Amino acid sequence: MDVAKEANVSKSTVSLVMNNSDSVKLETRIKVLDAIQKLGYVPNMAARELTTKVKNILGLVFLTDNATNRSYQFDSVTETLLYDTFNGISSGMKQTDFGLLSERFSALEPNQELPSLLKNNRVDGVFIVGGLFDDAFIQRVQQRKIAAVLVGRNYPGIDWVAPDVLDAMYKGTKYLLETGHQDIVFLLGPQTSPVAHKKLEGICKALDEAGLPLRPDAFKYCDYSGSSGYNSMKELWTSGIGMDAVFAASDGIAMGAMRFLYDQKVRIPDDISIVGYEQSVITEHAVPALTTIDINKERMGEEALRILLNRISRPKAKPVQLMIAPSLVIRDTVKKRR
Amino acid sequence: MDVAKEANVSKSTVSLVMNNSDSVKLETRIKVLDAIQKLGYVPNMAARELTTKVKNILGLVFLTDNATNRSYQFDSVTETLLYDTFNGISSGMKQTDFGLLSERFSALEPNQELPSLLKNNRVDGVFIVGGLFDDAFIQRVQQRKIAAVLVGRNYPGIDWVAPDVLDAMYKGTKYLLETGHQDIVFLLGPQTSPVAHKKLEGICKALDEAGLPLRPDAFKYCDYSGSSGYNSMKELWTSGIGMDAVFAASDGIAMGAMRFLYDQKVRIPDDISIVGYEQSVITEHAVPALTTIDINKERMGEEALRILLNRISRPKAKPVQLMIAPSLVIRDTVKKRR
DNA sequence: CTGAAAGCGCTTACAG
DNA sequence: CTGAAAGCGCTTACAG
Repeated sequence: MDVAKEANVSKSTVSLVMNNSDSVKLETRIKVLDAIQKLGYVPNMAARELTTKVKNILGLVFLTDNATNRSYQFDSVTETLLYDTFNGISSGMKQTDFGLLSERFSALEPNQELPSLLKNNRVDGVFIVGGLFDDAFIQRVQQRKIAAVLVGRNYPGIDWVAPDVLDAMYKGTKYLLETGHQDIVFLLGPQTSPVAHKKLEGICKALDEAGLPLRPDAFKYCDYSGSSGYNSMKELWTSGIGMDAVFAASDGIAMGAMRFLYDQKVRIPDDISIVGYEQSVITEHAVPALTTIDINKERMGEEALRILLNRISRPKAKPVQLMIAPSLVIRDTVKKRR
Repeated sequence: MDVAKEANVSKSTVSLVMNNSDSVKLETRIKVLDAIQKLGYVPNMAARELTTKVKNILGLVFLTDNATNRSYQFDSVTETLLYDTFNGISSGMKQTDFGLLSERFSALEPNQELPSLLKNNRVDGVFIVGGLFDDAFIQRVQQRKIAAVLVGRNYPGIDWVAPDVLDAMYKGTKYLLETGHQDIVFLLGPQTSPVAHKKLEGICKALDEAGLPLRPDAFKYCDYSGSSGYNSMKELWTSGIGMDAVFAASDGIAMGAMRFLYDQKVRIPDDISIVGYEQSVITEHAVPALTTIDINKERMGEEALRILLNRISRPKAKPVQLMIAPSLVIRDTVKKRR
């Protein structure tokens, strides 16, 4: 270690200085710091890790159904959730000296695999982003005994941060009701979603409060893609059900619905209002700009970071489960009808 | 090392097996493999790195002008370039056993800093994504003597992969010309962009071939945000210049222009055609769907990976510089006028 | 307050 | 074909 020589001390002392030990005389400390500066010394992470066992790296696993998504396809699910969460986590990590190692992974194939950053033990803890996993996957993760936090979906017995889906659907429905809509139709996500019933609950709560029933033909399940939104809207439209507003379970679905209505020469919001869900990059750029429910993805990312860091320092603390309140973002696709 | 004990060999032999050395008897090899399997042995990366000096980690630096962008703001530049490139690189890396460490970084502040993944020597090589850097930054990177490839912008003396901007503008202009447009206006990016003149060149080339001049009032410089596109479109429109088509230098600008025209009750594409640039997630979801120039970001990512891996194995090879051909994606915002 | 020594878990010549 | 030994560059008790 050249620094030790330069400063005329032992490498133990240099190490002590690097780790901000207060058992080093100020004078010595300065001498060492100067030498470090002068030589541009950068400690070897691998050596440090080998002795301390801490890697100072966090992992981020993107759960997808396909390892190489092209997120701009109209018939694919937009992955803005992943991207924005990633941003929230990244920016929070600026304050720390952790690095972020990321990987896309499909957890639904029936293999016994783990994401390679877990398999190879490359990280101190991991964010698992997205809802596309099954019980077996979570069990495999937990067997690794590694600090992990789920982002975007809840699950018993493990740390997670997720949007309050019930409240989100409640707020959107309520807003449409308050702006004077009577005949709302709902384009929900997949029926198999673990939160499908939460969505319905939120909708019913708002409807109830307004003394309105949930019309049995007024909702459709579909996947989160634009084309799925388009087709579901078409079915609803052709069914002849009355409607003055559409509430979609994703911005992608909402855009699909908007396109169908545009094709039918229906004017938005004059003839029909639309509310989306997520607050993705699409909403601001849509014409007219899409009113949506913001599920606060950056915030989720930041909270997830905080939770994961806590978990790493106290592995045995009991699981933290955090529901993030959504908020309504009013743009141009809802018209006051009274 | 428990595996060594389990298999009744030395740890040297285990190491040899792990590294696929062919100087191990098949019988021994199998014995060791069994032990590894049985014990679920995972080699310690830090120890390996400490002796071999290879980290098996690549870095990805996102060059931004703000460390924590919220990419869905109408008045901020969309960062889909970064995201899609990231996807291209990630998916390519599935085939390798490299990990990907990423970081946002603003290289324009006049500090003498490097991204922390470089500063801390955490990676074997690095992708530098985006054009927001100056000479000083590149010099600092090169002083580190680390394998690096620029993605999205060219620069002398270093590996890069970037879109062929001239050809992109040429193709877009030519397409508008061929579909019978006479009075195209251009919403260019920032005038300070290193490729600003390339864009003009591409436009002029197409115009020339059609025997048309570039009208001096027919183009405007603006930044890549939606609101900037909106405002520039407004200025052009108010100037009273004749136009039957708009060619925008980003999808965000194009969406801004579309919104202005929508506000003016101008119909797209019936009254005015629009072509964007980038092929971002917005284009497919826009209503009507935006015709655009695809700069093949995933492809850029894949090529960048290939180039970086080569650079790592042969550090002294001469710089590789690769221009990616753009392609036209025809959707619904251009109308044939003859 | 500081130094010498051991040890983290690998790989790599080098013997045999 | 296989094993013993050295060494990678740190940190951490432990002496002094």
